Amino acid sequence: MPRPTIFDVAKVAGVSIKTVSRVVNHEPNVRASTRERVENAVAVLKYRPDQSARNLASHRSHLIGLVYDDPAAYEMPSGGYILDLQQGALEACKSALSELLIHPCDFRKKNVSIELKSFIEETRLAGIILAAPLSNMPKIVRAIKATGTPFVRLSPGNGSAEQFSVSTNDREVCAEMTRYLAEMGHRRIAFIAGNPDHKAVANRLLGYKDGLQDSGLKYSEQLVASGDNSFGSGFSAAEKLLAKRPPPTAIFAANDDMAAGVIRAANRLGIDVPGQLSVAGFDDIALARQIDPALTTVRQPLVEMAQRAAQLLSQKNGDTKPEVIPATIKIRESTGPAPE
Amino acid sequence: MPRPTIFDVAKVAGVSIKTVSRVVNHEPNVRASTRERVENAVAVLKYRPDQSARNLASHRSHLIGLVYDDPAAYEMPSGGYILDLQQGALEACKSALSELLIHPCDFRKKNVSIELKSFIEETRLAGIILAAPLSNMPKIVRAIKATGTPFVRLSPGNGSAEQFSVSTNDREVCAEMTRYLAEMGHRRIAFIAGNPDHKAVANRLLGYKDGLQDSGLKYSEQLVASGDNSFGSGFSAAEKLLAKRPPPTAIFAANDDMAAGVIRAANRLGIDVPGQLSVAGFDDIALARQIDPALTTVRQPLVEMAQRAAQLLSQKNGDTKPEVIPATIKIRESTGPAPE
DNA sequence: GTGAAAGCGCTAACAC
DNA sequence: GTGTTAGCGCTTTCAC
Repeated sequence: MPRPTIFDVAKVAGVSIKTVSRVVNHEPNVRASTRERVENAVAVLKYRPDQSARNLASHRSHLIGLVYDDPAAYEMPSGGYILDLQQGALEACKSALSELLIHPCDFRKKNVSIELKSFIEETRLAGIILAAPLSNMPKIVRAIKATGTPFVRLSPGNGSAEQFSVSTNDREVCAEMTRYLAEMGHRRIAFIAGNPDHKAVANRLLGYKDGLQDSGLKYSEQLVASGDNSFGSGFSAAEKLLAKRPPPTAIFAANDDMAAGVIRAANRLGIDVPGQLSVAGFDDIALARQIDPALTTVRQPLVEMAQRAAQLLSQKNGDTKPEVIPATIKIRESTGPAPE
Repeated sequence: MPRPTIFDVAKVAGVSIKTVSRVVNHEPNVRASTRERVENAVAVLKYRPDQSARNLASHRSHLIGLVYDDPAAYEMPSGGYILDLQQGALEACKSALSELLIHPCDFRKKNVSIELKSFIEETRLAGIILAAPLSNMPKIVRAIKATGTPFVRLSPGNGSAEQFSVSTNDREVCAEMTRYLAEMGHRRIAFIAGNPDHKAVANRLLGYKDGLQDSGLKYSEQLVASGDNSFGSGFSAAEKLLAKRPPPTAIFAANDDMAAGVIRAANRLGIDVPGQLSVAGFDDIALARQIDPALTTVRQPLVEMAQRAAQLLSQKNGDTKPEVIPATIKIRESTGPAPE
């Protein structure tokens, strides 16, 4: 037997299909008793509206798109980040009875904007969650805006009131981590900056500088190296930093992958962590607890951020005030008092 | 201006909408010159068929569902596995002009089957890629089969000719790794078995036994511990194994997460890897190269497997012979000659 | 509050 | 090879 349609429900409930439609879509102007009759019929027939028909008639789908920088474009992608985003988005989608379409895309390609536009239009996406660093790229944001599809930017670097955004307090929490390191007696605290395309990550460098200042420490370019968020780049940056004389006694990396690279480099050089060198990261991905010593890091609330983003998408009211979900510091084994 | 429809293209090309439909869907029976005219019109108008209309008329979507065990149900999920699956599936989807819907689900929940069924029917999935261990669970497989939607099982443990499946040679490659360890002089080679719900992972234990036999080594239950595929379980299993007298000189874990746990445990006990203990894993996720020492492991071709699965879905002919994509051994730093 | 009718933009079945 | 016609199962518009 084929799946029941709205006509079957209407017949069983003794109403018109329009009334069924109203009930199913939670529209007003239906008498309570009528609503109940329809709901009964729906339950009896196990009716579930056909999404395709719905989409076609209403010119929109119940599909949410999660658009992010393609990890396959990198050598050793740290999956945790994306998995957390997916988890958060999925949780919110479940409540909203919508489904999640994932769409990694490589912003280095020339025709990303066109490709993105046709993806959005063909699938008639109901909304888009745009992850960093794509969320801070004007070209990408413009392309999405042009489609007229509602979207939320994740960690856009600088929140604008023009559209929805959800971020964490990158700068403030990095200042806090830096102060923590300073309080442990460290005076030569180095920083490994991340991917320059990624504005929110750039804010972490600013936070490091703030923390230095708060602690009465002088900022020195000598103590800042740059990476691209990858494990390998963290390793190389650490090698450079640790070759300085005197070397830093603490290294704060702008993400966990790079921090893991630092720990690897220290191991290679026979430098004890945290005895001779403290290492801190950012993100709190699974890796942070799987390396040895376990990483002191900033727990970024990615799941909550993505979940909130998906919720904003279904909100009809247009209060686009940027939202911030604070990160917290997780002290583990890779940091300790500065050596004598 | 609204998006062009099939009628607009037909008008510009001077043909009927049916012909446009034929060209767009790569159907036969269109004269080359006609096809070209239509293709031109499509290009000029930037026409892209509306998926919802297509889905409604054809009773199927161009959506592929990737269904896998929900990592959020675990403490420290190793994301790499799922990300690789997604990458492979996405690559194949791109060529097939379809989109990927991700659907993690927790098989421990009572109503998974019902939930899965309505997901499939509501979205009118064109096909499903079912990852392990869900792919070896009769309840789940039955529920999907009941919907009549084409599906491919990934690593079902034992391929059946009844439906498509793509696997790797878990057993054979594990025998190979075991022989490699034996060739390095190891005589007490321990094994950490994985999640018992996961049949393909169980095959790895069989391979270990094969390898032992091939090398003239006796199998002993004393040298087998069991874990649940997680880092923590690998750590505990290693503690138990290393407390034996005499302890094993090599530990082969059924996946990388557990192998990472072994390395952590060895570090804690002051046991040098690979000097005193060789450690091998399975999967070759990013973590394998980020821990110290870098892990000798089996590279499972997850991307290729998922890609192939997605391809099989669009194949109309019904040759459901189980396919196997072989895994390979990656020697890194965590294994070496047995100590004297 | 409720219903009738007219599409949404395609594909399917069959005619030519 | 190509076109005609009739839906697919809903939402929308507007009448009552």
